Amino acid sequence: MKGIRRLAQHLDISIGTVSRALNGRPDVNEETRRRVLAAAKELGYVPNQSGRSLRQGTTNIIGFMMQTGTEITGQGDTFFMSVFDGVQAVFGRHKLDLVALLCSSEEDPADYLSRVVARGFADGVILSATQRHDARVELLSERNIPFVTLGRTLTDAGQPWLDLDFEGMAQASIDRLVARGHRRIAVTRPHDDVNLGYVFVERCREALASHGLALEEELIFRSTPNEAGGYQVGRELLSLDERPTAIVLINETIAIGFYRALSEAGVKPGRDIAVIGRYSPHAQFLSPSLTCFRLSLRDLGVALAETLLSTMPVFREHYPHGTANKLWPMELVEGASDALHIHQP
Amino acid sequence: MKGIRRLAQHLDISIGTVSRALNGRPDVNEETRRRVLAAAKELGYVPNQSGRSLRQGTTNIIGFMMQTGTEITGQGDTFFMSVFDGVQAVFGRHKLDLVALLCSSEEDPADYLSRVVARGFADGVILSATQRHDARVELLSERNIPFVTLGRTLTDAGQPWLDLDFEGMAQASIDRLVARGHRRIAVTRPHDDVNLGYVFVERCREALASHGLALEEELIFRSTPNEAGGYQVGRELLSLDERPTAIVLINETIAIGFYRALSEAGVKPGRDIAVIGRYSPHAQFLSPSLTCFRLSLRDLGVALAETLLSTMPVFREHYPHGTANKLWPMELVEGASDALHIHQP
DNA sequence: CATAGTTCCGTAAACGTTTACGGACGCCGA
DNA sequence: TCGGCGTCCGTAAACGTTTACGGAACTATG
Repeated sequence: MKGIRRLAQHLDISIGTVSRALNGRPDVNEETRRRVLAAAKELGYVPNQSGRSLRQGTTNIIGFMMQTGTEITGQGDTFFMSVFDGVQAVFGRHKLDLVALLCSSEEDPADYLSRVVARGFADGVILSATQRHDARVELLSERNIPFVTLGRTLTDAGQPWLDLDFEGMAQASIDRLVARGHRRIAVTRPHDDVNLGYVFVERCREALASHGLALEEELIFRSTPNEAGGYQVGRELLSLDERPTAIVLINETIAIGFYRALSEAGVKPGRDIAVIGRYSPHAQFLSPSLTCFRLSLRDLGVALAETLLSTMPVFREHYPHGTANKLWPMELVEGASDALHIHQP
Repeated sequence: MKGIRRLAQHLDISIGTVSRALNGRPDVNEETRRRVLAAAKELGYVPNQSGRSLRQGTTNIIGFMMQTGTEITGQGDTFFMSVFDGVQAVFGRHKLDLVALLCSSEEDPADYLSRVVARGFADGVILSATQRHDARVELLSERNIPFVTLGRTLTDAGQPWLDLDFEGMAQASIDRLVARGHRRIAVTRPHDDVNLGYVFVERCREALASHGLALEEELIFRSTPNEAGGYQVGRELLSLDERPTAIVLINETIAIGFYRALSEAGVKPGRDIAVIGRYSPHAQFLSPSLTCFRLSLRDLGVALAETLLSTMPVFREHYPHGTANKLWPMELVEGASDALHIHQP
């Protein structure tokens, strides 16, 4: 005899009463409830999740999907840990558990999702690293699984999303650099089809155009989102016949490798080239200090959670409006890396 | 009508046959199997995980437990991503899925485990960041849940473990530094009760003793496992009346902050002080290059997975011996940071 | 033709919960 | 005394699978 039956037998009451007692139902004598709880602790009883899920059709689990594998590895970093922190702060209030769904780089992300989540594994999903066209969005929306994306995508199923304000970053960076006299400005973008790359580059292009400048193709560097990618960008940049006088780095970690490549060539950020990047715990310790854009990842996590819950009937009352479809602003942290001013001839 | 019943109704066959067809049982006509699979795809049927788990008592999910929260955040890093990669390479062969169980720093880790895993959420667990005394080990062993730990612990339930060879690192580091004439050698250790701290410091002490040297208390620096911790260590070290001539850093990311603190004071690794650390994708880009210990995290992940599976009856035949209770060797990568030689007076 | 064996499929029980329903019992007011 | 009401509890169905069991149809063998 196992599970709730064992408990009921031990107490000589029915399993219905045991269940009600454990779940805090009102129609159970307080004395019996006390006995049940005591016995549960004594016998080390914990309700079986499968049985509960099967009956209730709910798992109390929210999945945060992320991809493993070496090339994306640099992105994992502390970024997600901080976001998780915020997400959990909200989930904790509703007995929801957050787990990270780790999709191997060898498997198709949509297949993975279909396999693990459409089976009723999670009550809701948070999607990150949205691609330009993202089959995962279609899948979840077809299956009516509540979800929210961190990052926009062209695949529109009416889902709520949050995203970093890459447009704002692009605009502010370009304006700032142009104001300092830069005319030849480089940008980086991710190596893959993650949507933010398109958004960022396009806005850079527009911002430059508004100043009467063009974004030259040879100044758009593709880079894996890790240190090695940044190093590669640095090498390529240095090998150009006509170097740019400034660059905007879209990923957090690439600044490290980029700095190194410059350093090896005796090129110093802030003196020989202006560099603007993204904040990360590492960037903080770069020298010369990196001018970068930062935001509160924890707050972003909170917003993600609230937005997701606002789409779920059970929780909607707590989060009537949510925070959906919002660009998350980034704040400029002034450093020394973009101190270089170009004097017009 | 939902689920497998709907499929059966649609095909006008019994649910038993549908189930057998989907699960690749031999006792089903190939033609019917074809029809079932086609219909499943057409209707978008995916088996419900709860129903399956309830019946089979198995979930096909392995949990990798990790803690979120800011102070440990630096440790997350790319370390785990690489380990996951190896774990998944093995799990992929057995239709097992890896998920990261994210325990909020606000919840007791053992409570968390009991809540999420004892409920039958996962078939097995990988525990990381084992504390000196770790209640999670007791819990899992009481509940007979297969698990393996990455890191040793004094809490012994006969569980299999793998660990990095911190003893080897300690010994080699000390030997190397002493051979270069260093007498006053500092070490770092984690701020919390994670077991590796004790192991590492003790072995350093022994190694020093074997050379007739003592490990002075003021030269043992506690540090959070992130950049900020490293910076703090650097500041403290610099403020000592009598500075050490060498230091061994136990965590991967602290070198970054440590370098920065030194740099601010005009102290250069390899010239003014010898530094030995751990490899990380960042460390690779430090200047002067960091002498550090590295290992294949992917291989470690593979071993973790194989060891876990070897303890699970269903998979035992594939992994008869496992790789349990092994210290994972680290290889020394020579850099410039420990080039300083002390000439004896 | 009888028998045995093989191939395939349907039936129904079981997994561990939750919960709608109804009943037993005691209490109160009419 | 009776009906009504409130409190508490037991019964049993339901959730969606898997699988042991048995049987029908067919084939092979003598």
